Amino acid sequence: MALDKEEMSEKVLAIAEALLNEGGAENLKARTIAEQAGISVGSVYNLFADLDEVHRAVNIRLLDRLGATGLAAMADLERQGVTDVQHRILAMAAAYVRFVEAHPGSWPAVLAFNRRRATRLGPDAYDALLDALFDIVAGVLKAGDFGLDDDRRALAARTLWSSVHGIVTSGYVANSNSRQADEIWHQIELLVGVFVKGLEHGGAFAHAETKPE
Amino acid sequence: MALDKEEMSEKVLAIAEALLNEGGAENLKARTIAEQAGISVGSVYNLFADLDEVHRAVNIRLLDRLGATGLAAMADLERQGVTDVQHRILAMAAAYVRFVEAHPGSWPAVLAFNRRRATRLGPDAYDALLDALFDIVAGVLKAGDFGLDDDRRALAARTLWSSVHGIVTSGYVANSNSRQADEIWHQIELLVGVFVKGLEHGGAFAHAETKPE
DNA sequence: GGCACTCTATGAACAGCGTTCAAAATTGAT
DNA sequence: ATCAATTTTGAACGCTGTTCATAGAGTGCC
Repeated sequence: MALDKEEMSEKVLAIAEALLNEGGAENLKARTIAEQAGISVGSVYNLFADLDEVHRAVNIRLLDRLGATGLAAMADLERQGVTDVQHRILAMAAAYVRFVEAHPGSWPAVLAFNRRRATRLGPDAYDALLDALFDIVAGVLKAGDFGLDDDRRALAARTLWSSVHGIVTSGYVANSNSRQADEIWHQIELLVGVFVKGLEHGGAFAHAETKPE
Repeated sequence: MALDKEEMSEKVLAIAEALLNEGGAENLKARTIAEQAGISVGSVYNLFADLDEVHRAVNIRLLDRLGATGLAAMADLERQGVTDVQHRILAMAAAYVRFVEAHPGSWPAVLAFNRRRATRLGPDAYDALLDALFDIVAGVLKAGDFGLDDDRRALAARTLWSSVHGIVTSGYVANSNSRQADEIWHQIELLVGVFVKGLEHGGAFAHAETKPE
């Protein structure tokens, strides 16, 4: 009876996600998980090698869900017959913002963990999920007629997505809480606006001769 | 004799910065600091309330230096008579990239710490330093003739800087180490290119009717 | 049932962490 | 030299992640 090994792992991950969301990475404690799951500390280590693996598993679930909501948002627009690139990119960004807002504690934890991870290990499942996000954006850019080859369009997609990401994460560090959401959205509107306008006018090919050192 | 209270604080901060740079936030340990500074654990807590305050002080020093190097880079271009906006923004971004590369361990720590901090406290010295960085960018944008009012120009500066920041931090999470630097710089060139082109063509005022729910 | 064997669950124990604070050492004034 | 004030000290506390000998639960076989 009781729970399967897989089921218990799911339960642990659900608890872990809740803990992360409430208090960030420093709130993810082996003893708390064990207590809430009704098992012993040792059993947690039977299911996962260490807490990092738990954290990692939670993050992958989050990234997976983010990708799914992004795809769903794009599918919605498709169904409505919306083809305008700017409109679709803004919708994509909105999905991202909503997702981050819905995970106030665990999203920062994803980023911090991701940074630690990347400096130690090579590419893995993480990067695959991030690439999936890039691909969605690249797909949207393909619809716009910017005269970009595949490489350049992929670069533009990564650039755009990284920029949105930067705005969102920087925004959550900014001053007041009430004005945060507005500020973030204004920045995103501005970014997407100039980005699309810039691409339309060939800004993607305008090189300066400046190089980093 | 020996060291002044202030001098010892400086020494502790120098040690702390080195520790952070070597192993990130998790490498900042009271006992290690004490040992390397030739004092006892308790004395560290005599100089600083806790390790968070040490970390915070290190971060403020870093942000301060970053602002200084940014200003220096701008002054250099001024002396050379360079007024081209795109050129100057790229130089600013290059200064940022170099700075991050020079602080591989402590810069991520700045970001993670900053995020934790913002969710707990209100604005403080941190934000003042970040605003100083925004102001530099805003100053550069003022030189370009984009027909922006002060508010809109400030928004554009924050947007641009957050975007660069996002590219840099996302870039350091990406795949291979050798291609990282190139990828980051390509993204920055693309971003700045379309940004300037977009501003020139009034992209900053192009609104879509999409709003985040 | 009885037995042997495998696998899982357990939680006390260990090493390390940030932090505290009574006691010792140092300093400074008289 | 004496005493008060200040600073330094490091053992001790409570917490952490993690381990591993031990106890227990399941399974197949006779």
